[in-house]
Amino acid sequence: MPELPEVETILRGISPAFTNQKIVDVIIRAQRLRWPIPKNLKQKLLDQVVTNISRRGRYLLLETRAGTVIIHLGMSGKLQVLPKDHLLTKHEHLNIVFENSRALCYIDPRRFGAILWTEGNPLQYPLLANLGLEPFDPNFNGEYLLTQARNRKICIKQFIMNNSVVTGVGNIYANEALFRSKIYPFVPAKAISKKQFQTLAINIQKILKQAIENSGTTLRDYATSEGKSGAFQKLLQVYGRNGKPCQRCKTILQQQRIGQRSTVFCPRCQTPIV
DNA sequence: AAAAGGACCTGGTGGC
DNA sequence: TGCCACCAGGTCCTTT
Repeated sequence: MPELPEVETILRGISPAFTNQKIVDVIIRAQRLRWPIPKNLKQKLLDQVVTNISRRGRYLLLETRAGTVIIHLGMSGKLQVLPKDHLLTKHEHLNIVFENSRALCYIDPRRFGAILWTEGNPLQYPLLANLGLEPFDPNFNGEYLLTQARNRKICIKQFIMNNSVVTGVGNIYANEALFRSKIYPFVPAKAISKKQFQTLAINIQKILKQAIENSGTTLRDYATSEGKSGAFQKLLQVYGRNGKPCQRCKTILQQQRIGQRSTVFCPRCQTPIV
């Protein structure tokens, strides 16, 4: 479900609703997620004030004086801001209820997401410690990608989807960024030129920025914290457009699988010749 | 160290 | 209508 723009949109929705608010209840509905929700989460969070909410890669971090709640939305996870007495929806696994009578509600049908707790530096938590650069980090550029790609024979699409290289680029935006950069998705990362990497880095930033401005891409599950759809699906140029004409050259777009993920590209614009 | 593939889940869709 | 195969915004873990 959520790539960086979707998580960022959710962050911008929940941050004003809950920052500096005190937690008055925590309801765990005994669902196993990717890992179990810590049983003592309520005990840890009760009466704590959320001092800051931030994002690292696709993880959201709710900080308190006692520790930090780490949230990942997996493929189908949603976070909604709802009145504390809202009607319970299916697959609602966790509610964090605040003094302002609103609740942060975690809903996740597939349960690939995670709710974790750490009392140390969350950025050093094992799942976060090895993340690569944020795409909007000033050091994220063509040169960085070129260095990272040295001797890597993995194809370029999987390379930019690797969170230890750059965080937050998932299947949709990888497809889109490669199309806009005119790069054939199957090229080995080490075969990409410096100039191509510079173009790619810029396009990754552009597309993520544009997607954030449009509140993300809604295909199925994804909704903002207010329950609204994103709008970026209207601006997708290749993802979900297999068999349709390329918007640049009218050639029919093709779909193949790379690492079990659908990959759509224009066989004419995205030439295999490097 | 890097790459490939399976595993974790539910729900929607399209074919027969 | 029912059953089945396959697909979906992710990523960890095991094996090669």
